[in-house]
Amino acid sequence: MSELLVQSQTGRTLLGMYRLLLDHFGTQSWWPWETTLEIMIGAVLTQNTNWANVEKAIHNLKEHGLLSVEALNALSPDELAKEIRPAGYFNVKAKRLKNLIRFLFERYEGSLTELAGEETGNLREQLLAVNGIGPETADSILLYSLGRPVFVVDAYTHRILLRHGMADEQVDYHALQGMFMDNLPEDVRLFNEFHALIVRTGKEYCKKKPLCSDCPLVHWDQPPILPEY
DNA sequence: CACCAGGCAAGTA
DNA sequence: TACTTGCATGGT
Repeated sequence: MSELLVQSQTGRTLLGMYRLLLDHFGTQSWWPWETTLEIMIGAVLTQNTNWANVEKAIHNLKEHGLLSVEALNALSPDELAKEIRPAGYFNVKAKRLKNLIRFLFERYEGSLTELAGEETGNLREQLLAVNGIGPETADSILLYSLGRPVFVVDAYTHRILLRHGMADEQVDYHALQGMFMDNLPEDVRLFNEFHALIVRTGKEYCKKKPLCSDCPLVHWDQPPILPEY
């Protein structure tokens, strides 16, 4: 792979960042779910929520045999809310999941195979039109559930680039996503692993209050740029 | 006890 | 358009 520059002035590259993270943490292999549907559900449940809580909610659905589009379609929002309680925001998320399932039936006859036949750009727009599915959830579904080469941006992505002076406070989702997608090879496995590594370092090092210490990215900047370092 | 977690939409001015 | 607020459980 060639060295792809993001900011030629400093020589920092996103692949350089990826290598530092990979060397530090090793591969994350972030496909913890078994089915396409499970990943889609997980993408909604994990909105602003710790993953451990999402696993409990998914476990409940599995235990009660509700992890199918037919079962979820038949379930009332209140019944669904009881199942996903541990994931937090359960009333809102129950509605959002029902919206997603309804979309699946209205547009694709409830078939994930039919859904998977749709072109990525069209699919992204359709997902975004579902109430409760924003850019990150849509992209998580596209990348992790449907294996499309779409880079997922999250709060950590923004925070890390902010700390390194590579983005400002106001930059929007699309612009951040473009930084990665315009400067990296279009590779599902890379996008998957890179995003997972960003979340990992965000959790362990790039927190809100305590400033990063011994962050794997300390040497990413040629000279450290911000006073935080 | 306080703070946070792999957001999003609706409400307000 | 640009902020602010509600949503809620469970771990540290």
